This record gives sequence, structure tokens and C-alpha cells, in this order.
Amino acid sequence: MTNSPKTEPKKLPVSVSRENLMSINNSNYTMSHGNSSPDQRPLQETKSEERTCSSQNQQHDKNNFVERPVLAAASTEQPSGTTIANEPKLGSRNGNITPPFSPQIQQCPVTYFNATLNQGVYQQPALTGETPTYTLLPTQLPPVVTPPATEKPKRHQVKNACVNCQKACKKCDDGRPCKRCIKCEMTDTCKSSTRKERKKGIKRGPYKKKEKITANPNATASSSTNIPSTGVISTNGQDSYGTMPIPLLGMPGPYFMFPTVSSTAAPYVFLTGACIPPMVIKQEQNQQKSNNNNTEKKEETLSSKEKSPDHQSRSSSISSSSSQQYQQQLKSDTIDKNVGSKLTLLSQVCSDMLKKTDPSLFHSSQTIRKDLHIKPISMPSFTSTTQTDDNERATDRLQAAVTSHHADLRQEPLKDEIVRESSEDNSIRESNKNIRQETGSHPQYTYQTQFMQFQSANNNNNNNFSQYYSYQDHQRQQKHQPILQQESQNQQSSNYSYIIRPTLPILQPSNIQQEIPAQLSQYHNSFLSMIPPQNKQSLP
DNA sequence: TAGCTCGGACCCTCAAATTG
DNA sequence: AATTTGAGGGTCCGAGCTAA
Ligand SMILES: [Zn+2]
Ligand SMILES: [Zn+2]
Repeated sequence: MTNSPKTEPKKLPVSVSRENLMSINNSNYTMSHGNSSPDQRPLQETKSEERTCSSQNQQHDKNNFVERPVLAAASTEQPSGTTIANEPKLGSRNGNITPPFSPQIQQCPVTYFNATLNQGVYQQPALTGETPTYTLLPTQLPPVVTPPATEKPKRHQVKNACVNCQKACKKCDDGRPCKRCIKCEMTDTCKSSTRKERKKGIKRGPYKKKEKITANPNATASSSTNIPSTGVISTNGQDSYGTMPIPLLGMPGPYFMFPTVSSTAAPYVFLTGACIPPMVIKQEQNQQKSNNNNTEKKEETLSSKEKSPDHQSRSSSISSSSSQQYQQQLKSDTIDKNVGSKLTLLSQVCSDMLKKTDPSLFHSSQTIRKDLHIKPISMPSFTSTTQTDDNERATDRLQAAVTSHHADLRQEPLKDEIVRESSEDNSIRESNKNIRQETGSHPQYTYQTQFMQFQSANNNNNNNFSQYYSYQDHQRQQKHQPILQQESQNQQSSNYSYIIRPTLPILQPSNIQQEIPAQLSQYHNSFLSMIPPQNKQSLP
């Protein structure tokens, strides 16, 4: 197995070096590092207000720490040679929650991946059958729905590209690993990118007023020629408010150590997996709101009829990801001779496997591998099986976090906690205690603030503290792993719970509230109260 | 000429503004 | 409260560039 990403020759039919698929779904995630790719976007300062997103992203990428995802209680095999030794140097590495303010942070290397791929290899979903939508603007006459013959079908895009595709600005898909990463042999780093939370409180200026539709179309047409008070007539009939300067709110984007929770929001469910790819979460959401007839879903269903068999199978597997269905698909004619389809299917199965809920998916994936002459993988661990399970675990973790917090405030030792041995640990622990005492909140918020200030002072745009924190958390877990193992060997029931991970994935399903145990809500609320108000929103 | 880069077109989401 | 608007924040196409 090699970790170095490959470039892909153009115009290659779907034939990938298949051996490397064996690395898919190895339940340990590892990352390859130090591979500089020509595909990386250069760091660019774009001053333009309107089209900053792309360059912003790239810039953000540049400065991001390489995140090491952790799958809790993941499999046993530690892939050698790709672990900590290869990690980027990040300043303090002792696995404690120490302030990461070393200047080295700025030099943190970023992993770039060789990542360009022939776009033609992928079948674009045929969307020609989709009904075009027309918006009735006040400046328009009542709609005359006559789509131009030359109208291009809508470009299909995934909700979340994987980090590799995102960096390369290339087409991604919903599978994890995605097709492109499979081809480029970057399966172990194929993770869904995280979306920034949208800023709130941005004033938008008045919208153009809704016109009353009169019976006389001429009257409508004439009255709809907007002459804004500014005297500027925009070309599309809109007012010029759109060009009003929008106040920038402090730092580049809000930063959330924990997801912001508004008081009116439905309770969240904390997933238990330490690093479940967002993609997986999304699928669960889809499953759970199957009876939720939002337009998006309908559109998806509609268009899936028009899609290629390949795509169709993927869509259906999202709505029902049973291994039998995968098996059936594998047997079906459409997929029989098509390597690409099988790869897609494998990608999908592997993606579902990451949920670690259905061991039979593993066998399905093995079947496909066998079919594709790919070396089989060893069976990963499968853990939680139900939503209830997840809720219970989440409750446990929240309880642990809250208990730990309150105990620390009272300067009481946690009797269940692992005794840290090194003096270094203890000194940090002491300092953490002090911070808790002073601020009344979790030390990480102080660190976060300091981190942001440091980054700001050094003109470093990376404000992704959570990735850093996550990494450290991982380090700590690594350190504690032997202790936990020892405990389990000695038949001791481990009472130790890690303080809730700052980057714990969160699921907010639309119609699952009733399934959330009251206890979880309770601890969740307590937990939220630990977050000082200034950290609930963006930092200054 | 194949592969890479990256500007910007295109797309979706969702908070603000507006309407009922 | 429900609906509409339109900007934020994203995806990824494809023209132009570069190296072999
Ligand atoms: Zn991808
Ligand atoms: Zn990928």
C-alpha cells in the first residue's frame, strides 16, 4: 500500500490500480503527509469582496492544520510508517491541552494532494428531464414557461466535496472515499470538507417590494420598472441596494469551538463516533427524514429517475443502505460488466461501513472487492447499532463533561479519572484548573481566544482551532490508550470518559426530537451553560 | 499534447426582509 | 408565521498555461 497520491492520466477509462482499494475503509484513518502537489491552489490574496469564497477557501486550506481524524476504538492495526512520525510539526506535542501559540504554527505544512482527474470519466447525471424552475420576479411578466431549447442542464454538484477534491477544484461525489480519491489513491484522506457556518446578523438592506399582479400585463410591466430612490437603475431591474457595503464582522468568519446552539433550536444529538465523516451524517439524516417532504428531497427523487443506472443505484442505496441491496445491485445486469459502477458501489458501501453499524456491509464490500480482484481487507470494528445506543453514549459523554467541569470548579479530583503521571501533565492540569476557576468555563475557550489573538496578531488566517485541538485530543487519546487497554485486560471497568471532543460531530435531525432521552437534553443544556456567551458566537 | 492551474460561472442554502 | 429574496459560501467547468 502506498500513500503517495497518484496523478491520473487523462482520458483513462475507469480502471484504477485496484490493489489500492484495499486501503479503503481500513478503519484506521491515516494521512499521508508531505506530498506536495502541483494541484494545490496558490495562496492568493483576493481583495475582491464579491468573489472571495474561492480564494478564501484556498487560503484557508493553506493555513489549515492537517487534521488527524480519530476513530474511537477503531481497529487494531496501526498502519506503520504513517502515523505520528509523519505528522506535521505543530508545536507542543505532548498531548495535553496546551496553548498552541508557538510561531511554528504558521509554518505548519499542509498536505496537498496530487489531484487532477479527468472530468470526462465521470458520468454527469443526466438532468435533462428535470423541470426547469422559473422565478417570477416583479420585473417580469407573468411566467411564460418556454424553456429555451439550448438551455444547459443544471450542473449537478455535491453538497460537500471531499477535502482533496475541494483543494483541486475538481468534481467530487457522495461516496467516501470518492471516486476521484480512489483513482488518485488518496482514499485515506478522503473526508468531507466542513462548511463554514453562515454568519448571522448581517444587515441586508431592503428587498425590492413585491408587485401586486394586476390583470393588465402592460400595467404590470410598466410598473415593474424599478426606479430606486437612489436614482440608479440597475440593469436587471433590481435596486442598487445590493451594492451597499456590508459591515464585516470582526475576524474572518465566526469561529465555533462547539456548534452554536440557539435557545430555540431543537436538541442536538451528539454522535458517538469520534470522527464520523459529515457525509455519513448526512445520509443518516436522509434516512431519518424520509417522510419529510422537503423540495430538495423531491427533486432528488425526481431526478434520480433520469440518472444513469450507475447514479441511480447510488441514490437508492442512500435511501436504504442495506447490504442486501448492495448485493442485489452487484448482481444486477447494469453493474455486471461495468467496473466503474462497481467502484462506485464499493465506494458507497465503504462509506456506509464507516457508520460502523452494519457488519454485513463489510461482507458486501468484500464481495465487491473479490469481484474486482481487489485484495480483501480485515474486518473493522462495528460498534453502535441504534440511535438509542448513540443517545446513550452521548448522554454518558455529556455527563462526563459536565461532571468533570463542575468537579474541576470545585477543585475536586475526579475519582474515576486516569491519574496522569508526568509532572508536565500535572502542571498543565493545574493551570487548566486555574483557568476554570478564573473564567468559570472550560479552559479550551481561553486557549481558543488566545489562539485567535495570536493568529490575528501574526496575520495568520487560520483560525481553525478545533483542528488543532482535535489533533491534541487525539494525541492524548493515543497516550491513554495503553492505560485503557490495561484496564480492560485486568477486567476493570473503565470509568474514564474523555471530556467531550470539541469537534464532536453533531447531528440535528429534523424529526428525531422525540427520540432524544430527557437525560441527554438535560446534560446537553448543562453542557451548553458551560460555554461562555462570547464563545457561542464569533469571537471579536 | 497531456496535464495542471485557477478565474469565475454556476449552484444551493438559509437568514433577513417582507408579506399576510 | 409563512413566504420571498438574495447574498454567503460553496462546487467545479474549462480556457489558458506549462512541461514533456
Ligand atoms: Zn472527492
Ligand atoms: Zn475524495
